[in-house]
Amino acid sequence: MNGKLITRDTDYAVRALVYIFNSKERIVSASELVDELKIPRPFLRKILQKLSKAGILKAYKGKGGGFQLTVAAKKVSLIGLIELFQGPVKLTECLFKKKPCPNMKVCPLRKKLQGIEKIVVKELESIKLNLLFDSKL
Amino acid sequence: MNGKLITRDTDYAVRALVYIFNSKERIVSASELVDELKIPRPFLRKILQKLSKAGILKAYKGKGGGFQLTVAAKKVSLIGLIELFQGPVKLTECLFKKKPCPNMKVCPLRKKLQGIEKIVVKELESIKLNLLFDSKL
DNA sequence: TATGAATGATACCAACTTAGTATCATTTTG
DNA sequence: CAAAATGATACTAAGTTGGTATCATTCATA
Ligand code: FES
Ligand code: FES
Repeated sequence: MNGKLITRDTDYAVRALVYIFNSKERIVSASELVDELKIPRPFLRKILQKLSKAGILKAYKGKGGGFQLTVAAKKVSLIGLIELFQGPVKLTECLFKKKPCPNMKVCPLRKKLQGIEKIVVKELESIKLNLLFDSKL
Repeated sequence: MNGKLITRDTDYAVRALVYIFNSKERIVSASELVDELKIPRPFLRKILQKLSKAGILKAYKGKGGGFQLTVAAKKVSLIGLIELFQGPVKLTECLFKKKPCPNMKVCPLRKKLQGIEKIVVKELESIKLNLLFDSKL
């Protein structure tokens, strides 16, 4: 199977955030993150931009610029990042892709799987970033 | 997100098994299944072959041939099918793909996600096929 | 025993997603 | 103005999924 819960984007994002957190109030540049975390530069930059657009990082342009955590960052849970990079969590999707499925309501398989999905979402919600900040990656 | 728990293979397989179950002791041919379930023929055949190799269906070759459920079939759980078609369930995979990750043991993110994985697996194990056989798809 | 209806085995192909690149514009410090 | 940083965006490569195509084998039955 391969129904990964988190993709590379999200994983890199977590690492970057943890690193930035550990740098306290310092402004951390993409270059520094590339060096430290060995993440391919252009890919990381894309990720940082997304985090900054989402209000999780504050970006400073120009020489000496970089990123800092916003206050919001500490409240973000893993599911927030997942949704940001991978879209809304849906582990289960009806077979009949386009047309609305007639069995949607009663389909027992779907019902079961949706139950599982709910559990997963709740768990992901409970993983706040500051849980991860403590122990380093 | 798109970390689907079950792919098309598996879903089709469930449908086919339910249909065959409802046909009681009759031998059901691939053609009949194609007509009834509107699944693309060659794809369905591949799926049926897999089910038969796995001992979930018994195949009868030649004119008048087709498939029947084996006794084993009723004991199969959803996770059995998932593993058959999609391989072992692993919702979480370490970032450092190839090389064994040094943080494997302590990485808090991984630990959390593996916890979720365990829950999911347990749930999938609990979905036995005969649960689905009752209400039709 | 020949025929046709069925499955077995396998190799191939197309669309989609994920991971990653490449380029150029804009802002800021010195 | 020059250098160092981010912003925006378009492109490419590799892998996975969903699906085809072909040919071989088996079996019932006329
Ligand atoms: S088949 Fe559409 S919901 Fe079950
Ligand atoms: S990074 Fe390898 S397990 Fe967390």
